[in-house]
Amino acid sequence: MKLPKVYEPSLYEADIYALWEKSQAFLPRKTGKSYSVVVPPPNANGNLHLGHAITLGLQDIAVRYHRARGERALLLPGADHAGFETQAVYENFLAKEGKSRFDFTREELYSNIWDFVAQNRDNYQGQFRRLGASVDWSRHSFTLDEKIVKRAYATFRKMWDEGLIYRGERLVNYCTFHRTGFADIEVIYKEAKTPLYYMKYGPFTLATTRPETKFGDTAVAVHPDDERYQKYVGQVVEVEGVNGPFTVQVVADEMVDPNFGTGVVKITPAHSFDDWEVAQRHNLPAKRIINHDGTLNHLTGRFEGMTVLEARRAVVAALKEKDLLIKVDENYQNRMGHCYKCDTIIEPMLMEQWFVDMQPLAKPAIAALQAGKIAFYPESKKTQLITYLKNLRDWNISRQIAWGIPIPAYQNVDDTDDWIYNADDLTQEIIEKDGKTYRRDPDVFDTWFSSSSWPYATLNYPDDADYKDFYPLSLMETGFDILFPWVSRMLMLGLYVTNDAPFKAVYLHGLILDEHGQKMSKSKGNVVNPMDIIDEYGSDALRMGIITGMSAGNNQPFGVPKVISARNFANKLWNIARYIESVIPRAPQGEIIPRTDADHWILSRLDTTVTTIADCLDAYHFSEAYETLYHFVWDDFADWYLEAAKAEENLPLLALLLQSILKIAHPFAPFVTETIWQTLNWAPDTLLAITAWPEDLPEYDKKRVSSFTELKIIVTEIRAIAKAVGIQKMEASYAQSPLIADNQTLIKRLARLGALTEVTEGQGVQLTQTKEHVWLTIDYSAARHYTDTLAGEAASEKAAIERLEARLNNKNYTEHAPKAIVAESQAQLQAAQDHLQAIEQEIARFQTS
RNA sequence: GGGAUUGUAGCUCAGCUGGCUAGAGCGCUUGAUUCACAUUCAAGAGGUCCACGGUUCAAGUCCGUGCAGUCCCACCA
Repeated sequence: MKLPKVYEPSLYEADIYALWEKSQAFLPRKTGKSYSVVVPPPNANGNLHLGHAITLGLQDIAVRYHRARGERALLLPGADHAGFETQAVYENFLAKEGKSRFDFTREELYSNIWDFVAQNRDNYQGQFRRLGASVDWSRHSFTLDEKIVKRAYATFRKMWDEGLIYRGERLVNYCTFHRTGFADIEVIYKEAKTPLYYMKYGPFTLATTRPETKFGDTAVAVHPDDERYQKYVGQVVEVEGVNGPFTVQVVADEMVDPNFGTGVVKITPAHSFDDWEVAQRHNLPAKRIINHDGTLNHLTGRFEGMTVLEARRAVVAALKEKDLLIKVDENYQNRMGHCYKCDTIIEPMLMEQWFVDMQPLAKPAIAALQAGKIAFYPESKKTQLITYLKNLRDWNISRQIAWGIPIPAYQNVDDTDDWIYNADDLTQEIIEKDGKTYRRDPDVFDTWFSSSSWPYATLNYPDDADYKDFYPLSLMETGFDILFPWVSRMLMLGLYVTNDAPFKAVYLHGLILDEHGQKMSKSKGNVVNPMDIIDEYGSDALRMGIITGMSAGNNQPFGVPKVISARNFANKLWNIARYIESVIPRAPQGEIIPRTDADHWILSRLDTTVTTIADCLDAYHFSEAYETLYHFVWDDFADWYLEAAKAEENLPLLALLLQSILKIAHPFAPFVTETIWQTLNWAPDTLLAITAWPEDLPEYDKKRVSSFTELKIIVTEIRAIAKAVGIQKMEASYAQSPLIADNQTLIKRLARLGALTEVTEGQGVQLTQTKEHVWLTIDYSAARHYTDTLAGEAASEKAAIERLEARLNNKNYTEHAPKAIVAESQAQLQAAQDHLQAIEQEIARFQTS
């Protein structure tokens, strides 16, 4: 036998993937309807986690299914340079060597990180393969590939020309550790207790959490309707400070909550988002007092050089000394922004950056969503996306890091307001144009700016055949956590650049939690590495285990028991093939026609299963599709059909059934099914991966399907009675039953009967679940347990009959409900009555004997 | 403050457009080792579908309210 007893995935998976690759199985067909998916690019420097496993798993199921349907299916792989993310990793690496990024020029740093990433590049590609992703490697893209960079520049240019890009001095979320600005969406807000200091401030007392910023104050604000302070509004007041007296203007602004603190707020426009807004409204100057490294500058006098926190302590001490500190509220809860990478408190910093005017981009996106142009799984995420887009503010796309795509803009050294677009030779730091000297913007794009064009940039927009063939994408599958940062931007830029929404459907999976529903994190030590799971249980088991009981948008705990169950299922497929191989050693021959009742029944079940799985996958109900497959293969085929077929074999049909099972199981368990296909080698030099979905299955006879259903009922009841009375190898008899007469061998085998004989009048216990006349030879004293069971069944049937009668006596029901439903109820009532009658007869027989 | 979402067996979850006598995996009980598989087979136990109200012939499924939880967004010093 070619197939060993237990399926050992690690012995086959690598070879099978290599075979697919060598055979170019994943190149799209030249013809057929297009089905295209682009993989959300993982960080080129990192390892894949379970989130990637689910994305690749779901996409691969969809793509393999559509490939089998004869479509021109493409799964395009790629990787992300992941600008700031990767640079942060590299900085940690440098720190271990006692170095910092500030020891290098931008060019050196870029080239070092390039090498650093290149070293790890095989990593994720190997992991794609281990996950069985049927990607077309010839179309692999990296976010720093020339075509992606050029696309980012072209988009920037278009926005520049159309006035959507502007350079502005604005408050920016700034991390003083990483020394770069962030988009709003990259900031993590956390609740924390921060002391609220009440201090004397000229004629006022005011409350602040940030006394150290008072050197940057240019005003003090009160609510316009606050009678306490009316007389000061519009005046300039003198304030005694720790560095001596200074003056500020008093302004009235709605922003102030008269009930908070003392109803007076000091205004520091350069270091607070609220204050900046106030300053804009009242035309107040902004005074920067914090350096990019997080220390205070020369405007703070003796506090210069201190970090913000050091300065806070020092200023508070100084205030105390000068008797300016009134009190401190230690219980104040405050929300503060943190760097999502290093947790440093985000410092609002006044900086010149490139911004994208978002509302002109958001509006078409909202319209497309509202018009229902994109299907969302789950649907509710669409509503959330619309809400997000409606409130979207301008996007800061400048990052002060080296690892990224340089912004193609140059500034006139003599006129800071004169910027020109130039993407021709960005290696030049200085260029001359029209007799003027320009210096390159040292910043790079936010990674999301370039990755937003991923769907069409990877397909070589605008002229390439790929773009024409595969855009828009059929499906975008990713985690719901990047709905806002990525999906929203792909949608907006896709519409802006190509005039077409970039995908037809968006499927969002939830977070993968640990077995106890806890978030996975390095600090908790509960992170599961998908590669470890593959090592232990196999790639197919990981894939099927992860989609078991999964639904779109909901978080899901990762459970090893589900993986084990899936591993067992893979083994089941293996052993089904092993058995069939033992009866069909070589390529099968002969006419495929159903002969037995079991043959007709299994063909009917296969027909339903193939259709159900297709419907589920068309609707992206992955979990339901898998469950349908699982129960068909295990319950129907292995437990019933194979056992029945042992009584009477139909080898050509058996072979067809195995082949059909391998085909429909392949998207869910690509490795084990292909391994079986190759090992059996019934169709030499073919790949299951590019073999067609089952079609044109043999016809079956519905009457004979019902016959087998009846046989199943009989067998099951005999087994149950045998169990209830604790007797094995019982003897049975039957009367006036062609069905049983024709299937004696089968029944004896499946019900494990010692004998089955035809009689005119039977003795012992009569079956109640079937209309066929069947008796089990048991003396009544041995069957006492069984009478209890019957009594219980009688009670539940009576209840069912009452319920059904009540329903059918209700005229509203019979008149309003669809006829088919009413007919069904009537049939159910009839069946219940028949069954009850049979049970009662049996009970009566026990009582009289 | 605004928005979304969850509450179904001991555990983790399915249940799409209302027809359910409510399912799965794991766990649990009982029995089976001869011929594909103990990563197995057979038979079972286990649920007022969070609560209350409404719509409907019919509600786990739709609507409202409440209770409990989760997430996202938002400028309170």
